[in-house]
Amino acid sequence: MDVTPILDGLNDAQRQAVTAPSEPALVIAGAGSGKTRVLVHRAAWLIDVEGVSPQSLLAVTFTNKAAAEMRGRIEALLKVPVQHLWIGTFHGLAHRMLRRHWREAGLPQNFQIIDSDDQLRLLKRLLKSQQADESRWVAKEVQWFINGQKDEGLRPRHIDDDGDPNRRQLISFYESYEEICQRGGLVDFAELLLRAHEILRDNAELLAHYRRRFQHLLVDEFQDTNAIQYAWLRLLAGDTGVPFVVGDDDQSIYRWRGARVEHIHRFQADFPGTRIVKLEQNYRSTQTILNAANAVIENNSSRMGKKLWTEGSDGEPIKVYSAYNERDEADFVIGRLRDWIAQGNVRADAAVLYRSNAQSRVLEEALINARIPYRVYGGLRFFERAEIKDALAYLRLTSNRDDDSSFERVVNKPTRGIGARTVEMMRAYARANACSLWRAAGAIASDDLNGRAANAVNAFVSLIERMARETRSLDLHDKVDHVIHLSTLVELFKKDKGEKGETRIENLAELVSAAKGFEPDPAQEMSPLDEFLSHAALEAGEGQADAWEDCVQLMTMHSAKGLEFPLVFMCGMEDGLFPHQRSVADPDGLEEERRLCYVGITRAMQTLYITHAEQRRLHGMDNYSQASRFIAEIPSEHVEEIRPRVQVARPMRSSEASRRSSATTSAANELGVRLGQQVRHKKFGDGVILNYEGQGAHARVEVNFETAGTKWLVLSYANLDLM
DNA sequence: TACTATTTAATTTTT
DNA sequence: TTAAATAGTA
Repeated sequence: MDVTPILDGLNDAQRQAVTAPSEPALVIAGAGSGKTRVLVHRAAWLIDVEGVSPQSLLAVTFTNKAAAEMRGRIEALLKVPVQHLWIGTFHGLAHRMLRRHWREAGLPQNFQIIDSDDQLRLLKRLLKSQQADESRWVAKEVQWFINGQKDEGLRPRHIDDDGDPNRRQLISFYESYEEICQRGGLVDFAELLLRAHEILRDNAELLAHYRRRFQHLLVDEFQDTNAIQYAWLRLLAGDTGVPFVVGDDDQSIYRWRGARVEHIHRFQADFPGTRIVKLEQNYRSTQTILNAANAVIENNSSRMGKKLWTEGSDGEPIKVYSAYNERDEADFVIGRLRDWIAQGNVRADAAVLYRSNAQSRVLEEALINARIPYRVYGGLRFFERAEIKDALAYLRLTSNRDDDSSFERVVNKPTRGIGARTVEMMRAYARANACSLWRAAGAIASDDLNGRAANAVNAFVSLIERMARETRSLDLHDKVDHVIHLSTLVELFKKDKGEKGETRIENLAELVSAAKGFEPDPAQEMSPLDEFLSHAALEAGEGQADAWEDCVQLMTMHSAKGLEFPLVFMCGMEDGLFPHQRSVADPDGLEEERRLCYVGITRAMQTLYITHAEQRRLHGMDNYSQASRFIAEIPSEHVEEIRPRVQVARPMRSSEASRRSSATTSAANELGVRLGQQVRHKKFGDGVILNYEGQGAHARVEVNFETAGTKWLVLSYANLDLM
C-alpha cells in the first residue's frame, strides 16, 4: 500500500497523530497547526491503510460548516463516496439516532425540533399560564436554567433543590416545560443530545450495536464538549471504541454555553494509556504574532502547555494604536484599510474583530462613509426569519397537529378573529385535559365558544386540514408553495409598508426554492417534509447572503474562531470591554477572556493591529478606560506603538507595575495632564479632559464639564485643579 | 387590534 | 444610545 498521498506534506507531529496505533489519542492542536488536516488524514489512514471500514467510523464536529468541510476533504482524499458516513455535528448525529430509534426514545415518529427562539416563546407562554410573577421569573433565565441542566445531563428528578424555594420553582418550570414538549412531540437542541445519550444508556442492545459498529470516534474541537456530549462519547466508546480527539485547551471560549475544558484532562483519566500528541508548528502567522499569543496565554494557569512556532519569518511588529475615542479608533482602522486596498490587496483578507456586537456600529458608519464594502458576520439567519418561521409553523402543523409551539405562532396570523381571549380558553382547556391546543381547539369550538369565535376556530382547523389534505401527494417544494399560498401570509405581508414586506415575500419565495433544492436522504426514516423541517432547525443557514462581493469582514472574536486573515484589527481593547466587565471579577472568567484574546491574536497571518480608545460611548454614557491588560501581556519588543502623540500609559505587566505603581496612575505628559483626567475649574466646575494640543504656554486642553459642556481652555490661564 | 409612548436593560452563540 | 418589550390609547 502506498501511503505517500496520506502522509505527504505532514510534519512529524502530524504524522505521529495520523499514524497512531488504534488506541485512545488526544491531539492538542494549536491555532493554525493543521488540526482539520490531521483529522481528515487520520480518517484516510484508518480506511486506506488500517483497512477500517468507513462504516465503523464516527466523526463529530460542532458546526455544520466544520462537518461539511470534513466530509468534503475526506471525500477528496479518499475518492470514495462519503454520503452515508456518520460525519456530522453532535446535534446532527444525535438527531439521526433519535429518528432511527424514535420508539426507544419515547418520541412520536414525526417529532419536531425547536430552536432557541421557539423554546423561549414556549417558556414565556408557560410562565404566563402559571401566572408566575413576571418580575421574579424571566423567561430567558428559566431557559438558561433548563438548558444548563440539560447540558449537564440532568432531568428534573436528578436535581436537588437544596431547600431553596427559588430553585424548586425553576425545577418545577423545567418539569412543566418537559411535559409540554413531550405532548407536542417537540425536541429542543439540548434534548437531542440528552435523549441520544439516554437511549444508549438504557438499551443494552442498542448500545452494543453501536459500540460494535463504531470502532473509531473522531472528535473535533474537543475542548468545546459539554458534559452530555462527553458522556455520549464515552458511552459509545465503551472499552473497545477508539476515541481520537483533537482540540486546543487554549481556545476554549464557550464555557458559558456548557463547554468544559476539563474534559481534556478527564479524557486521560477515563481512557488510560492515552497517547498525547501536541501540534505546535503553526502554518498561519508570523513568529512575532505567535510570540505575542504565546506570551498572553502563558498568564493562564492549568493549561496543557504548548508553544506555537513557525518556520516562517518574524514579520512585522504588532501595531498598537491608542485612539482618543471610538470614532478616532474607527477612523484609524479605515485609514489602514485604505492603505491595504490601495496596495492592491483583497478587502476580504482584512478582518475587524471586536468583543461585543454593539461595537460594530461605529465601525460600520465609518466604513459606509469611506465607501468600503464590508460584511458583518452573525445576525439573523435565513431559517430564523419571522416570515420563514411562520411558514414553517404551518408546515409543521400539517405534519404534527399537536405542535403547540407552531399552533400558537400562526393560530391568528394573519388575524382571523381568534383573539387573546379565545386562545386563553384553549390553553386552559389544554392544561386541564393535558392535551394539545389542537385538540382543545376542536373541543372548545363545539362546546364553549360563541358562534363567532367558534366559526373562527373552525376555520383555522379546517384550513390546516385542508393544507394537509391538498398537499398530501405533492412534492416537497409544491407542498411548501401550496401551504404558503393557503396561509395567505403573502397577502398579510403585502400590507406592510416599505421594503420590509417585499423582502418578506421574497424570502417566502426563497423558501420554496430552498425546498426545491433540498435533497432528502431516502435512508432516513422520515418524510421529506419532516426532514426538511429538521434541516431548517438544525442548519439555520447563512447569516448574510451577499457573501460574494469582496468585503472587509466584521465579526466578534468568538465568531472569528477557526478563521484566518492576512490583516486583522482587534478593536476596543480596553479593560472593562475586553476583558469584559462581567468576567474580570471571576478568575475563570478572566482566563476565558484571555483565551478569547489568544484566539483573536492567532487569527492574524501577517499584520495585526490592536486598538483601544481612551473614551468610549457605551449605553449613551461616556466612559474612560485603560488599555486592556492583555496588551500589556504582549512583550514590548513585538509591539510598535502608533502615533504616541498622546500619553496613554500602556498598562504594565504586574512586575513592572509594582515597581512603578505611582507612575501607572498618573502617566502624565509634560503638561501634567492626561486624557480622561478629572479636573475642576473655578467657574465651570468638575470636568474631564478629552483632548489637548500644543506645547508650553500655548498648550490647550479640551474639557468636558459636567454642567457647562465641552470647552477648549488655554492651560496656562485656566487654573485647573487636577483631581 | 394597531399604533404610540414609556420603560428597561444592555457579552460572547451554535445547534 | 437604542432596541425591544410592555403599557396605554385611539
